[in-house]
Amino acid sequence: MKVSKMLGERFKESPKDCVIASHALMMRGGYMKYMANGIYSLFMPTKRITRKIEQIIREEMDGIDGQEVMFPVVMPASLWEESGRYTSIGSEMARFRDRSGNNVVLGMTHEEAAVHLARDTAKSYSDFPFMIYQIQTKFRDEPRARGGLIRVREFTMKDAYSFHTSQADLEQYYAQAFDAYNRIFKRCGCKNFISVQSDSGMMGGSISHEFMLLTEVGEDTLAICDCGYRANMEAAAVCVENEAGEVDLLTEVSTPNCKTIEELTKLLHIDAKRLCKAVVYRKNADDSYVVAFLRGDLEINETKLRNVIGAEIYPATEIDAESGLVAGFIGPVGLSDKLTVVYDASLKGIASLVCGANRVDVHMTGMNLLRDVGDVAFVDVAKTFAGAICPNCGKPHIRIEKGIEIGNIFQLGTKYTKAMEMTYLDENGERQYPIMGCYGIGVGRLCASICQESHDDYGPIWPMAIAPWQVEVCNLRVDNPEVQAAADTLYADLQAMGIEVLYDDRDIRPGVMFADADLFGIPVRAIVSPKTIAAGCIEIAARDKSFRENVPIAEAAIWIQAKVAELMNA
RNA sequence: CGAGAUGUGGCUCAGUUUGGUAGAGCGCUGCGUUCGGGACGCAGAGGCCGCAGGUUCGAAUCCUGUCAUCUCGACCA
Repeated sequence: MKVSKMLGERFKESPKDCVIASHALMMRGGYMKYMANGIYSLFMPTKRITRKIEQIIREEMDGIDGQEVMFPVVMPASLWEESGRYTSIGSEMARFRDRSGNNVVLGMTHEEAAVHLARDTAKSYSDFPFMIYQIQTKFRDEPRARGGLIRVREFTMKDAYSFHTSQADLEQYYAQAFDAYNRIFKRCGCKNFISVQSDSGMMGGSISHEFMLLTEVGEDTLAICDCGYRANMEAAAVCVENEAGEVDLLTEVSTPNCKTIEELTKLLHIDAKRLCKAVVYRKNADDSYVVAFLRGDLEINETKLRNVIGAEIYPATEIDAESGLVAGFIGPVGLSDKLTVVYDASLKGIASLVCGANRVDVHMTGMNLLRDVGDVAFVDVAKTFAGAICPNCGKPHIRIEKGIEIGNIFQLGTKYTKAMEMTYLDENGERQYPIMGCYGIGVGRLCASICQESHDDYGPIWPMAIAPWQVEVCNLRVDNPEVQAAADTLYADLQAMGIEVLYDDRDIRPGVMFADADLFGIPVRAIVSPKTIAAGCIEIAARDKSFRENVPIAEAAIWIQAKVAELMNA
C-alpha cells in the first residue's frame, strides 16, 4: 500500500475530547473517524489490525473444535421473550418495529440465537458437546461511551457458545477455552494481562472469569494477591479478622448531630472497627428499603449486595419517615420487620458494637448481635480494599489494580436451555437440558487496549502479529533518482516475498514522514535516503527502538524478511 | 439519569467580561527556496460562530430554550 493513495489524515495535535492515550493516538493517527456517540468508522490500518486479531481468535477457536457460524443482527422480540430477557434487559438493548409492526431487537449478545440455532438439531446425547461461535457486530446502547474504541455502542465481538451434557464436561471445556484465551491474548502481543474471578451479572450462571489488561486507565477495579488470588472488585470476597473484645451492657448514649462514622469515632473515642454502620438502599421494583449493616471502616459492594438480595437496588438518598429509619442513627435493634436487613460478615465475632438507636441523636454501645438481635445470617457484601486479607492465602496482601476487560468466559448452566426448552435424550432415553458455556472477546476493544499498553508519546507501537503492515518503507527523497529507485525496488521485492509493506512515497519533508511513521506504529521501518544510499545501504530500524542497522541494499529485503519472521515468533 | 465544563473552517484555539465588517497556528491548493524528526517566502481556497427563538439600529458576544461533546457519579456480558 502506498501512503499517497491511502485515505486518512494524521494530526499533530490531539483532538480535545480524547482523554486516554490510545484514543488520542488512534484519532491522531487516522485510525478511525467519529460519527456519533460510541459509533466510529474505521480506516484501513484499523481494519487490517482487527482482521489479524480476528484471524488469531478464529484459529484458536477452531483449535478447540469451535464451529464458526453467523447469527442475525436483527432478531424478533419473541425469541428474547422466551428467555425472559426482552423485559429483564433495560434500555441498553435497541428495540424497534419492522414494517409489519412486529417488535424486533438489535443483537447485543446471542445466547438466544445460539439456542435457537442448536435446539432443533442437537437432539441426542451423541450430538454433544459442541461449540459454535461468530465474529459479528453488536449494538449496545451504553449509557456512556468512552475511551475511543475501549467502550463503544457498536462494536465487533467474537462470541462463542458451548453445549454439554454434564457439568464435568462443561468444566473440562471451560478449561480449554481458558487456555485458548491466554494464547489469543499472548499471540496478539498483550503483555500485562491476567484472568480474574468475576461477577456473572446479567448473563446468569455461576463460575466466570474475565481477562483483564492491567492499565491505570482501566475501568474495572481488581483485587490481586501475590498468592495467585485475582478477582474483579465486583466479585472479590472480603475476609476480616475481628478482636472479640469484652461483652458489655446495651446502653443508650446521647450523640447530638452525630451522624457520620468520623463524628462518632471522635465523640466516643473508639475505632471505626467497633462501629456497626448502616447503609440504606431501595429496591427498584417496589422502592422498599434494604438496610445493610457492616463494620464501620468498610464500604458496601453494591454488586455483591444486589446478588445477595436477588434484586436490583439503588442508593436511598432520602428516607421516608414511615420506614422507621432515622438517617444517621440507624441500628439493628428494634428495626421494623418490613425492611430487608442484611448483616455483613465483617460484624461477626465482635462482642460489643456501637450502633444507631433508631432515634434522633441517640446511639447505643455494647450491642451484641447474637444477644440483642438474634442468630443473624451473615453475608458478604463489603467492598474489598488494599491491605485486606486474601480469601485464598489468609495474608493481608490484597492490592488494588485497574484493568480493561478484554475477554470473558462464563459457565452459564441451563438458564437458557431451560427457558427456551432445548432438550436432548440421554443414554437412558431421558429428556435432559444441555449445560452451556459462553465466551466473549471484544475485537475493537482489544485493538485499543493493545495500543494503550504499547505506545510512546509519538504513536502506537503495534506488535508484529497484529501490526497493520509488517514493514514501512520510507522514501525520504522522491526527488533523488537513486533513492527513488532503491525504495521502489525494496517495496516490490518485499511484496514479492509476501511481506506486508506500507510504502511512504510522498514528496514531504523527512520530519513529517517520521512523525507519520511513528503514528503508523509499524514494527520495522526501512529508511531509504541519500545519507545511507551513498554507502550502498538502507537503514532499518525498529519502531520500539530495539534495533537500528545499515544494511547493504542488495541484502535489505532478505534482512527484513528474517527480522519480520523473528518478530512474528517473539 | 444527577452535577460540572465546553461547542467558532479538517485539527488546536483566540475573540464573549464591555454588542459594531469573523481571527491565528497547523492542515489544504499554486509557485519558489529548502530537505534526517511536524521548514520558509509569496499568492489562494475554506466558517449562518451547535441549533431555535428573543432583546437591539446592530448579536459569536446579552437573555430563554434546546441539542451535542467531555469529566465525575449512576449505569454497564
